Amino acid sequence: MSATSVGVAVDVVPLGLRDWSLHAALVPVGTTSRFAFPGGRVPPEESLDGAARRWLAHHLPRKDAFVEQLYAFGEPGRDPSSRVVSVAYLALVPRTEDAHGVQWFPCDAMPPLAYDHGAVAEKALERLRAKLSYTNVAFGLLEDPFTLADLQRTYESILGRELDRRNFRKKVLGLGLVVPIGKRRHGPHPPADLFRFAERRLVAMEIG
Amino acid sequence: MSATSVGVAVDVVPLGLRDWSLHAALVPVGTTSRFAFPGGRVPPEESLDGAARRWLAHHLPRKDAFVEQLYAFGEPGRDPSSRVVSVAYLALVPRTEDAHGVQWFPCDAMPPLAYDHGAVAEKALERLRAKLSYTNVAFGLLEDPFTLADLQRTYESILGRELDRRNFRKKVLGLGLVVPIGKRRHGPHPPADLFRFAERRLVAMEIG
DNA sequence: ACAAAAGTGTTCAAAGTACACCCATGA
DNA sequence: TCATGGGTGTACTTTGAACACTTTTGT
Repeated sequence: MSATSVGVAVDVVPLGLRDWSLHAALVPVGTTSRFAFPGGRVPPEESLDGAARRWLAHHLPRKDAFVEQLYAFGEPGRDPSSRVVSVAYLALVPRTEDAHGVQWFPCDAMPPLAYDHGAVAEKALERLRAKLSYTNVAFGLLEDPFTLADLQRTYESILGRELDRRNFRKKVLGLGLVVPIGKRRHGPHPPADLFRFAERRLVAMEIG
Repeated sequence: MSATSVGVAVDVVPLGLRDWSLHAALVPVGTTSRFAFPGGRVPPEESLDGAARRWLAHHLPRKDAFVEQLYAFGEPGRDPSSRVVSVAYLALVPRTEDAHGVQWFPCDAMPPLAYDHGAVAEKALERLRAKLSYTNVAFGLLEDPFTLADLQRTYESILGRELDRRNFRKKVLGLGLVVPIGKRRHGPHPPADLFRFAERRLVAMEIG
């Protein structure tokens, strides 16, 4: 990149649940002990969304991830020859599975991050928390089928507060966020009704 | 720009009220009869926000505009040598005043737009409508002091529906969105209390 | 039998919505 | 005096929040 131009990159923040705690996928940066989100330059023939999906797929080969643009970052650095604007993306992956050297870290205990990826992570969490409250975006974190307790734990974990079980059930059923599949899960004690999301596309709905 | 790189630009969508109807500022594009939002390349030494404010100030020299990043646009064009990613910004200007060749058009009757500025305009309106409902962002559209009728007309115009005068008053006073300045405006008939915004920085608050 | 989790309704408080009258002013 | 628009309060409805017991199952 010459000193008179600005490059474009994408960075993807892959988030997922592990043991009902939100984790982020990171890759080690060079020889340092720092980590960064997957991403890289956008070639001229590729769309931003395409580049984000490509980088996500490279590290976490899932076809069904929810991907959404977050924000364009990139203050001018000290060295003008390396000026890059990075378009950050949020990606939700239903199960936290590894591939190609990514490591999952709890979002409340992330390792030192390279570049401005601290701010990127902030933005991603903020966006996820907000969307959880007024959309059905939780479908990106949970595979069908699931119990209402699973869904509630998902919400509680990300919102950081406990929810009333009965009010939660009334809310998500009343809104039509989830629908019963007519089966039950048998586990350690009493069987629980199984559900799936009514829609697996982003839909706005006022949830608590 | 060479065929192997992607350039970065900003585009600013300046919105303001004229006769209680939302208008957008546009500049003519070259020799065509199309219009575009103000904007241009981002030099390596300038931040995105800085470039957005610079372009805004160039056309509409206000110091107090509300400016916020919207979205990064830029599908690969037909010609790879001209690939540019444009970071769009929303700008709110309290009074729709002209400068340097911009023209104001009603948002519901815009002229043909160049590039992907139709999508950019969509995004800006969507964002403004959303923020109007859960922040005090209206301060960007209205100068102090104003009457509650002024504020209500602002909301009604942008949300596209009528609001009840008494409920509106209860809401905005109860939330502390505005505070009375203790003066009244004398006009065609009975005098109206004047108000100012309690805060002129973005604050979240659940408004209807 | 007991521990652990799932299912289920009601009550109360708060917020939102609908609605009508009087008054001050300028013409 | 009249037309216009601004100011004010109440009743009703809807929504949200709090809360306890019974049932099922595996150990």
